[in-house]
Amino acid sequence: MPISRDFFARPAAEVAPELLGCVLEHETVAGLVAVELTEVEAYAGQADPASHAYRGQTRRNAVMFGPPGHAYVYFTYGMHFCVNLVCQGEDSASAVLLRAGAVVAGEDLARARRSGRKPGRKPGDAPDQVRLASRNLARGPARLCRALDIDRSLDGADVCLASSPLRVRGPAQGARTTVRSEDIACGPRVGVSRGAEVPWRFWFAGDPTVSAYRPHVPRQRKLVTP
DNA sequence: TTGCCGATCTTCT
DNA sequence: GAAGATCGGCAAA
Repeated sequence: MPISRDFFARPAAEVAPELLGCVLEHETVAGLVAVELTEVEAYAGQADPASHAYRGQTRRNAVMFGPPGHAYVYFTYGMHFCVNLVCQGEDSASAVLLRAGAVVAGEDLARARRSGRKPGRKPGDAPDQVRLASRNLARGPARLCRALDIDRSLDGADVCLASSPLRVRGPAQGARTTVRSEDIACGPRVGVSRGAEVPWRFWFAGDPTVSAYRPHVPRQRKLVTP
């Protein structure tokens, strides 16, 4: 059974730490891949300068302004997808970004997706020789989406329905029978330039699948020499 | 192991 | 026109 919608109908900063240990599943014709969430970040909608919803509703972020328990999938840096779960009530536009997880089902399929043709790689280039370590399969928000084959077609998907291809279940049986608060660490969010002071990134302390923290660094423009 | 760099496109100024 | 909730490859240390 997926998590109830009431679970998500709360402030994102409250939902986020409780999502750790929950399992995100995506079922496709190729099979099922599931990850146990190990790292998340909360975004407080229009009140949060780091949120995509800060400047109001656009076509891209429209799902954030809808009911809780739905997936907000966005495309960024010209090649990556990231997935959020909408929280609180309608129009609050708050959400939790899923940053990393440990693959608990469909590892072979996840590895095949992650080892496939990469962005920027030309057809005909040599295929990957290295076998990805299990802990790296969903280590990072864009990698998590690639391992689960999540793209904009899943934008708005209801993760509270058992019949949905994308859904969230409670903590995995046996994996972490109890999630203890002392296992959860928090700190500033990754890669945000504004709103970096609030400790709304949550992760399992010491977990190898957690992505490395990187402070925001503005990109340098390419110099064009005449 | 760390750090730079390019890829590539949507959104906002 | 510029920046961005990123990643993987490669060079240097």
